[in-house]
Amino acid sequence: MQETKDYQTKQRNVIMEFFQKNSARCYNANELYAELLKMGESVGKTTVYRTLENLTQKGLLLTFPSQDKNGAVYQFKTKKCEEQDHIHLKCNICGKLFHLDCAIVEEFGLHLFEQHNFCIDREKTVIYGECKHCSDKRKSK
Amino acid sequence: MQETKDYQTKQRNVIMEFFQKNSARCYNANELYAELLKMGESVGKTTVYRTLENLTQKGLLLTFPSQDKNGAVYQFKTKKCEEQDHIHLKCNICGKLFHLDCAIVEEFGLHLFEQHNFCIDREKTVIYGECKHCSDKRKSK
DNA sequence: TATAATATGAAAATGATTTTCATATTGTGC
DNA sequence: GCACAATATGAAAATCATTTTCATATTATA
Repeated sequence: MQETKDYQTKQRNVIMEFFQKNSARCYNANELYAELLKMGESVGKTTVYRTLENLTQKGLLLTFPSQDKNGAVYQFKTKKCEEQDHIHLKCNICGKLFHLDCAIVEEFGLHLFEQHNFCIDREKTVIYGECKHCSDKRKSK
Repeated sequence: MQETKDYQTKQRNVIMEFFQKNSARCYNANELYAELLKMGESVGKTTVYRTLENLTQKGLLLTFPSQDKNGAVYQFKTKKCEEQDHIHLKCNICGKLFHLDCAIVEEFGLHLFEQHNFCIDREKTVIYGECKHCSDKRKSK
């Protein structure tokens, strides 16, 4: 899958560092492009797209296919993501990504497999909903 | 949300019937357009998009945001979907949609809410993975 | 049957993403 | 350091799903 070798370039480093420093939320290609401009780190838009793809291939970023008109969003993949039994929760409102790192994930997966013959893909699956913060905010209005 | 009233038109009926007859899998706008052409039922592409949106709004179709380059896919929403406690499983390989209609869904949702303060959105959430049929096929190769 | 509301569809516009291609940068061997 | 082969960059053009525009057609209702 990774046929050719990678060169270390300024642009890739800049983008990688950006995601490491801003690992709390996800960005789409345009947002990233704008943030880099703001930082004075001009990276061509084409390169932004290519780097996003490249870092995802390497397993350094998570890619979430577009849920709206604004295109796919990308987020830094923390060490935690390497662990076996967790799944991602994503808040519809604030867009934040949470890790459900709990025995229930294993149980749920096992149940799906044993009782329903379905083998869950934890990488691709995202559970959408509303996080506590956003639901509190909504209720207090 | 539904401000204006709907007119009954040939195009809408044709599309609705198509989905009812082909409720086993999902179609994107282009596939649907092509199928309609094949059936001799010419419907403009703009109308295809508008109808897809319209039927989704009415709760007659499920819309799955694009996971690849081929655009969003749509599928007939069966009566089953009206029930409270089920969630959708989608096979990465064959694209088929399954209903997980089992007490575990309720348990899982409750656990998420009580233990992790997260309120799951069952409409939007899709669990991706591999169905039995496809995994058997893969193994027998 | 008139007419007001809504729907249709061809063509143009939009906007995210990809491709092209000429140029620049990087890693490697000397 | 130097040359050169591999790879990366970026501006502009191309793609492609989706939306908008707008003139025309259809539908519901009175």
